[in-house]
Formats: sequence, C-alpha cells, structure tokens
Amino acid sequence: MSKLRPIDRSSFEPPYAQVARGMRERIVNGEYRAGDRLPSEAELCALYGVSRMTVRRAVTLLTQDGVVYTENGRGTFVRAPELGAATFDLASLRRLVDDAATTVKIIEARIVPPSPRVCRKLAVDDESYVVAIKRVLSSAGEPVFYHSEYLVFDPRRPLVEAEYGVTALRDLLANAGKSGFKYGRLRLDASTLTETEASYLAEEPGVSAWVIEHLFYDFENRPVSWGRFIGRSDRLDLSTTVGVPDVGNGAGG
Amino acid sequence: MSKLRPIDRSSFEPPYAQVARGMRERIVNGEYRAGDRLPSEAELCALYGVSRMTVRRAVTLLTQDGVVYTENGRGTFVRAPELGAATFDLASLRRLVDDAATTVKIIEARIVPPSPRVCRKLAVDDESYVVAIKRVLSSAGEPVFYHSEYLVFDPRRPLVEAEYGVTALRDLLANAGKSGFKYGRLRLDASTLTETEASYLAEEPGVSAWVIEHLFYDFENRPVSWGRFIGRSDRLDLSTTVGVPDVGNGAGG
DNA sequence: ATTCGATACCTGTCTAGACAGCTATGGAGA
DNA sequence: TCTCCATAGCTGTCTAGACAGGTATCGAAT
Repeated sequence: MSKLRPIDRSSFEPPYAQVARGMRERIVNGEYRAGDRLPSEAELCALYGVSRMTVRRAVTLLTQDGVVYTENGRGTFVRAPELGAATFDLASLRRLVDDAATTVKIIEARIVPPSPRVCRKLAVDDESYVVAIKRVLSSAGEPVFYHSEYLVFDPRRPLVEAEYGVTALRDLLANAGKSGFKYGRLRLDASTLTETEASYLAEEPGVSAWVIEHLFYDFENRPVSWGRFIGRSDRLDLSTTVGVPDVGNGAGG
Repeated sequence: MSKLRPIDRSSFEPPYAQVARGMRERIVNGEYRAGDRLPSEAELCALYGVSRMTVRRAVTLLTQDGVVYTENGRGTFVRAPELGAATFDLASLRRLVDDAATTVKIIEARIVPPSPRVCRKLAVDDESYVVAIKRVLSSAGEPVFYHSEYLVFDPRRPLVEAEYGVTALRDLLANAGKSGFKYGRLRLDASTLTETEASYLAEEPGVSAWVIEHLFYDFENRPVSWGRFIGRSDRLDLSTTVGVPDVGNGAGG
C-alpha cells in the first residue's frame, strides 16, 4: 500500500477529488495495473479518512473516465486501455466558430423548391418550399468550411436576417435549441471535394475532406433543418486518448 | 407541475433512475424547454418522495447526458442541444471486430528496419528494428479494413505468433493494456485509398476512406506500437445524437 | 438615487449508518 | 469426492441531516 498523502481539509480541492487524484496517480505510476483489484471501498475509507460516499464519488469519477470498472460483489479493478472505447468530439470545430477571427460569408440565401434529396431528408413534399443557405467559414481570411443548410419554410414565421449570419451558426454549434430544435442527429463522414466545393474553399477537387451532416428536429419530432459542413481533412482535428496518460489528465470534474 | 407518477418502490428500476426518467420525459414532452429552470432539488424531493441524495443522483445522470446543467446558487436548467457538443465513438468498429463472421488475414509479419516516419513515431533510431504487421479485416468474406502496425522490436521478449492474429487485434480494440500498454493516442482522419491499399480492399484508388491512427505507450511512457486502420468511408458509421430524442434515450446508466 | 447588508433559496459537499444483492470460500453432510 | 449452505466481504442503493458557499432580493441607511 506504500505511504499515503492524507486528505488536506483546508485545500480548495474537495476530498472526493483528492481521493480520485490519489488513486489515479497510483495507476499512472504503475502501482496498480490493468486488471488489478484496488482496495475495497471500506479500506479506502480507512486509508483516506473519509466516509464511504466520498470514496464512492471518487471511484465513480474514475469509472466515468474509463480508468477503472467495478464488479458487484467483487471489487474495483483497473481497466485496460481499449482502442474501441475511444470517443471523439468536435472541439476543434467549436474553437473555430468561437474564434473572433472566424468570419462567415453568405454565398446564397433564398427560398427554393426542394430537391428530391432535401424532400426526403426534411420529410416535405415537392410542392412546399425550403430556405437554402450556403455559407463559407473563413479563419484569418482563409476559407475553411463550406456549409449548406436547408430549412423548412414556414410562411407564418418569416425568417429573419439574423438567421443567416455568424450568430445563427454559432447558435447551431453552441446553443441550438433556442431556435426551436429539440434534438439533432449528426453523422461524420469522409469524402472528397466536388468541383463546386473546391472552388469555394480554394482547393483542388478530389482532395479528401470531412463531412459533418446534421439534421435537427422540432418539438413535434418533425425535421426542420438539414445541412452539412465540408472542409479539408486537416481542418478538423479528431484526436483523443485512451487509458491514463501522464499529463493533461483531465481530472477534477 | 401537472400530475406525477410516484416512485415504484417494488420496481427493479431503482428510485434514482425512475426520477431521472421522469424528468427526462418531461423535457421530451416539452414541459420544460431549453433554458427553463427545473424544480429545485428540495422541491423534487417532496415531489417524488425521495431523499436529496437520490434526487441529486438523478440530476447528475441527466447532467452527464448533456440534458441539463446546474448553476451553483441558481438552479438546474434544461440545456439546449449543441452541434458542437456531439461526441462520436468507434462502436461500429468494435462490432466489426467482435463479430464472429469477421476474419483477419495476415499479409505480412516480419522484422524490418524502420522507415524514417516509423522511427519518428516510435522514437527509435534507424539502427534498431521494428516488427511490421499488415493485416486485412474481412467481414463475410469481403475486405473491409487494411491495418498496418509497427511494434518496437525487443530481442529479449520475442513476439509470439498470437501477437499477429485475430486475438491480438481484438485485444487492441477491446482489451489493450494486457499487452503492456498504459495508454494510447488516437487520431481519426479522412483520406483516400492509395493504389496498394485499394488493391487489398478490392476498391478503386482515390476512393474516400477513414484512417484510424493509433499510438500506444508502455508504462515508461515510451511508444511501443504505432499503426493505422484504413477502410472505405461507408465501412465505419460515425453518427450520434445531441439533445433528447424520443426513442433510444439511453438512460438507466 | 445609491449603496450595503440581512435574508432566503439554491447547489455543492460530507457524514454515519443502514439494508439489499452479488460473489467467493470453506466446512458440513451426503 | 461431491454437493450444498452458511458466511464473510464486496459493491449498490438510500436516508436524514448538516454545513459551506454562491445568487438574488429587498429594505434600511447613506
């Protein structure tokens, strides 16, 4: 068990976080390895001098981070890193849109009859109309993403100008739902630039690219917005970590 | 507040899950919308007839699912769905490898001097040797992913045959770490098939494809394995949901 | 009109104890 | 030798209460 740094009650870091950090450090140090059983919760209580709920909170934290797992009636064990357990997020896209140096240029914004594909995606008939918006996101003057979006056109609720600009896009990424969306389905895909897309992005056609397709629904579960971002593959960073790296542990939740 | 289905103490579903499900349903129904304040924890205690820790557990569940957020001193609020908050996982790759109908064919497995690129990735000098393994994953007889991997060659620990087969790959995806990995860094990329890759996958060169690059480290933080999966873009499903869809809510965690 | 402090309400954290259900072990009985 | 059961230890869950610290409000004093 080796020596143990006790809980610092005067620290700003609450006891449960200190316990979690302590356990994490021991795993990083290799004191406990994949498959090893950790001390039981009762033992950890005694070790750190905290109540069981506090220990459990620490263990729960590590469980959520994929560092350990528990088996009812058996104990808590160190989880082996798994490639298949990796998750990726759109943090880099978020950074791009949040960046003050990012600008959005409206290429097109008009009311059009929907193509068969858009009809299918938005579940509207070809007699109705949709709002087609095409944008180019630029970072430091350089075009980065091409975005096309189709909104169900509701004559009773005329779309305001603001719907087209940077704000709307920021809301989509960081605050959709105020716009009346209940939920959305997203799909990530690998593709290549068409000639049109390439021209807007100042690239060669055929260059490999990311596609982020999004479909948002309203509170009646009807699709209201379908669209896709496309941008050169190196414009979106999708990297992550499995297991317990030494630095940037991301603890303290 | 409307009528409320009370907690069923005889159910297999524990009270905290019932409370979470109840709150979730009210959000799905639109009773609470993005930005709305939910009843305070004390009110929820009275409403459901459970203790505050139980209510908090339910709220924590919803917070982790990105359904609500809390503000200290103010209350709990419904979170708006955000495109930028989406996360993607490798569930479809996992399914592929777990599938009994998936086979792995070793194309190559030998000890070679490393290329400059491999030298850099594995942090070894060009005097040392690495084990190069190239595999093709097939599902129902059809080639799906091409996998190349480079392992640091340690003469003291000769690699066993098992290291090359299906088991090794399954371990990489679902149980790495028993192999002595402490953690790994992954990167997802969009690319196109080279001529060699296309020939193994029975495809045309230039077809858009996924690349999953992985770099695993041992307990001394030295890289020990670098490799990449590549496969046609429609072979890997990266879709996800933001907000609270009606079905497949994924509650009960 | 402005500032400041008391106050009420909220979430964040911790405790000590209780019971349920699962798992492994070892001993008694067949 | 084998089977079965009691038991001990483990995680899972819940309770009732406590205190800390953040937030908004409203009234008193300036």
